[in-house]
Formats: sequence, C-alpha cells, structure tokens
Amino acid sequence: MAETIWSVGKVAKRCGINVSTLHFYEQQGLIHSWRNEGNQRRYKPEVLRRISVIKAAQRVGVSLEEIKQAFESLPNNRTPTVEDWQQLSKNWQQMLDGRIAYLQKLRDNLAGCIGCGCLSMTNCPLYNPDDKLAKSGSGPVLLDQAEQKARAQQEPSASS
Amino acid sequence: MAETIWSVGKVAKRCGINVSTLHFYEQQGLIHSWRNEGNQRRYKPEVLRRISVIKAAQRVGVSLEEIKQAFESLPNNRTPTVEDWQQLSKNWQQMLDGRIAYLQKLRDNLAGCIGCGCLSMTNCPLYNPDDKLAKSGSGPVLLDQAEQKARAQQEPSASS
DNA sequence: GCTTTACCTCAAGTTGAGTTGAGGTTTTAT
DNA sequence: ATAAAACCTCAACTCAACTTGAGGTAAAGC
Repeated sequence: MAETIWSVGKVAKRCGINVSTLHFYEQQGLIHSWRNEGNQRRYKPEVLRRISVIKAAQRVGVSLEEIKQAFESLPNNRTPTVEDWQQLSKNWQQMLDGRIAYLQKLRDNLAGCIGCGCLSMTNCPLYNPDDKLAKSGSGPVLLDQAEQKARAQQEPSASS
Repeated sequence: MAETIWSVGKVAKRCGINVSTLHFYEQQGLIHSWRNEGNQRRYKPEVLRRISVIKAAQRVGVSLEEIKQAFESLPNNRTPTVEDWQQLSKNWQQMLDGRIAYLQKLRDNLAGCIGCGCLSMTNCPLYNPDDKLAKSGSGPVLLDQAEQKARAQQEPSASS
C-alpha cells in the first residue's frame, strides 16, 4: 500500500536500466511522468510494471513499437486497473504461445535437418523456411513480422 | 547430387534475400564465395545451408556475431561435413531448449503476475526479472547475453 | 553554507543489420 | 551485334534502441 513516489534515479536503479533510457522511453511515449517544482521527473509505482513488461517483451524479441501499441490498450488518463493489465497479459500470452510453438518446431526440425546431410532442396525444411517454419502456428497478436515478400522459385542452370 | 554452382542473384532469389545482403554477409565473414573470370561471385550449394541457418537463428534472436562464432566451429578450408553440421546443430538445440524454457516460464508467470494487481516488489517475478526469469534454465551455448550489471536494491524514501 | 550528487535539455554519436545509389563491367538474350 | 539484365565496388544512408557529452539547475548531506 505504500503510495510511493519515485525519482528517475530510483526507478533506474530499481529496474537496472540507465536514466537516459528512462528519458528515451518517455520520449517514445512508453512511460509517463510529471514534474516537481524543480522540473524533475516523478513517477507512480505503475512505471515499474511498465518497465518490467518492456524488458520482458524485449527479451523475447518484441520491438518498442509493438510494445507501445500494446500499451495503447491501457488507459492514458487513469492509472491502469488490474483488468487493464489482465487484458494485456492475455494478448501477451497468445504471442508467447506462438513463439514457443515456433521454437519447438524449429528445434525438432533441426534434429532431422541441419545435420542430416541431405541436399534435397525440395524437401528440407531448412532450405524452405517460409512454408515449413515461418508460417507455422503463431497467432500474431503483437508480432506480425510481415516478412517474406520475395518468394520466387528458380533453380540454377548448371548441373553435373 | 547436383553439383550446382550458384550466382548471387540465384542464391538471393532462392533464399528470399537481397543481393546486397549476400555482399554484406560475405563482408562479415558469414559466407564465402570465389570469383569467375569476370569477377562475379560464385557459390557452392553449401551457402544455402548457411543462409538457412542464419535466417533461422535470427528469427529466434541470435545476433550475426553469435552466428559467426557458431560458424567458426565449421571448417574454413574444406566443405563442412555432415558431422560438422551435426555438432553445430547440437549446440543450437541446447540454445533453443534454453529459450523455450525461458518463454514458458515467462508465459506461466504472466498468468499470475502481470494481471494480478499485486504491487509486492519483493515477491513479484515481473518486478524482479533478474532472479526469477533471466537466469532461469538456459544453458547459454550461443546466447550469453551477459546482461544485468546494475543490480542495486534500494527502495525510495517517501511513503503514505 | 557549501559541496557533492542528482537532475535537466538538446544535440550528436554508436551499434547492428542491412539498403540505396552512383558509376562502371559482364553475361545473356534476341 | 547490340540491348537488357545481372553483376561489380565503394561510400553513404537508414532505422531501432540507446548512450555520451556539454553546459547548466536542483536537492541532499555534512
């Protein structure tokens, strides 16, 4: 219940990040602060939660832009409620399920693939990552990599 | 068995990447080529395997530098054998297991954590990512993020 | 009271992973 | 034989995510 107010330095230390990173996140609209009389930043404890989420998400490869979009489901005007965070959490979990599924698929394919010695261009999932792996079961809630544009199929001409 | 020789354009098209990316990877020492009489790049089919591995690895957040190091276990002078690739594959799988474990832990913690409404700084794994999540079961073979340096523990002073 | 520490802004620099463009050569296709 | 497509080099640009530095103000400790 400690209705604590935080300074940049405290937040930075507590979260293990630089003060400059907090400036940066604020500038990017990921976190918010108000100022005291001396123009110094002050934070609600909520900010720690946000930063924790940012760090956790980054670790799994989510960009700041995507995180920001996820945060936009949180209210700007009032402090997010438990329900607000739960909604975000739900989306997050779908994404994580997708990522996990992808990694598992990749791992399992590696076993039979990377070391198999085959040079079968048409069969090997490693040589054909788009079909077999990239598009595999991820419910892209936050991630939406929108990759693979070039997908021409054309074998070279020479052969022995 | 097709002992095919590849040009940049063919490789690029086949792999769905730009020619400039191949130049770049070569410059970074990730792939190799020789030149024909007209100074144009020529590739062994092996390069497709390398690029596939690069792409797969990048997708799970491995940096080019780490990939390069992994490739250094491959022979420079001769074409990698099945065994060479198998060794690399083994390391890769350990890393993937680590990443999967991390993601699962994160997902499971999210359920009880991000939306729980607790503000318990001392208990919540989200607020204390270093201990609970970051260091959790990953045998860092390729990843070795070497993060968390700043880990001071200091609560702010004010309270209500 | 004064010194040290923390904070402020704003501009510029850094790193990773490429991309773009200019200016020129080779290959391929007709 | 000639035009189009593919290739070459090298330098510069881009973008994300920060970090560093200069020059100055505010707050804390003794």
